Amino acid sequence: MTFPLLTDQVTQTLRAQGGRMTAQRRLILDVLQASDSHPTAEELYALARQSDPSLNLSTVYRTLNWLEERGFVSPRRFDDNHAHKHFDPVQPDGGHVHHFHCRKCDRVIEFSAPQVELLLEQIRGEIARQHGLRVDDAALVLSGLCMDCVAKS
Amino acid sequence: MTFPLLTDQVTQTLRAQGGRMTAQRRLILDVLQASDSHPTAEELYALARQSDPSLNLSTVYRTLNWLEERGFVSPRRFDDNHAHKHFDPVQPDGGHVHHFHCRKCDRVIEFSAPQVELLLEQIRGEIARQHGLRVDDAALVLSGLCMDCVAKS
DNA sequence: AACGTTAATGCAAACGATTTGCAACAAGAA
DNA sequence: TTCTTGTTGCAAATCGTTTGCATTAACGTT
Repeated sequence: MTFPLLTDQVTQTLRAQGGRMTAQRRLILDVLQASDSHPTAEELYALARQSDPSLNLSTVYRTLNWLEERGFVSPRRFDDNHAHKHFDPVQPDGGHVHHFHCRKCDRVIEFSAPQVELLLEQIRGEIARQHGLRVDDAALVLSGLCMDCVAKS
Repeated sequence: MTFPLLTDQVTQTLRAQGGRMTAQRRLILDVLQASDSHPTAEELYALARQSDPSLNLSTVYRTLNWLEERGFVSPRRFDDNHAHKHFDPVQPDGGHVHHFHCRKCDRVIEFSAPQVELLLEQIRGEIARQHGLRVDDAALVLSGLCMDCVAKS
């Protein structure tokens, strides 16, 4: 399966900057869009390898970095074991997923909060004006004790 | 200089759990409280070493982990080079510092937003009720392009 | 104030995610 | 098809953080 939209956008940007669309990049983009929830580089690598076993992990990293620099994916750092970086293709509709991290057992729980979106709209403009910068993504990370660890304490 | 408040709280918790208050922990706590903005483990280590050159880096890590598990410090992950973990002593007044991360040059800009505090109050309760967990800290991370990178693009 | 238990430290080695140098390869313009 | 040069694969290097272990020292007990 191919996802023309993002791939086309990326190809366009690539061309505009003298870059090249390769089979590897196309594959990584496809896998990224097919996966439903913020995979890590290793996870993408494993998935992509099913289609192209010769793909190399460093290519995945390089591609993700390139995409991140251009705002095509947004990285999320959870504090799960060894703090891998997770990647989401950026949603055109601007929906965000937020997280709760248990400081005791490192469990990560996702949640969405419509109110957050509203607030982000407000803040985005204000911060942008104040510092003259451009905000295109936001992530809220809560931390504390998860239900199990609350029970144990 | 010594900061009795946090140190006393920690000592108390320590005792309650069969732990021991050591010179190293006292030193790390002091340095942590003296530093104004979310130092990394390495930074704390460098500062603390001025008072006790025999202090070991792994002791700093172990102490910070201990403090984090008990909610005495809150960690923040910026996406600066190699994603060090930064630590803040937890504010009793619950004030939070938030961050903007430039996806291009990795610069980190701090900001505070009173509206965020309000929102957090709302969300905290809701999330806590929904998932039966306890939220005691929150961090908002925005990302996009900083003023310089906006200018260059 | 000395004693004993065991938590905490220092040290060095291990870990694991991510990055990088470099030679071989291939995308796409000419 | 050729040529240029951006990209890949490979392997080694980085670097923040963790861990095993022998030694040290905190602090409740004697």
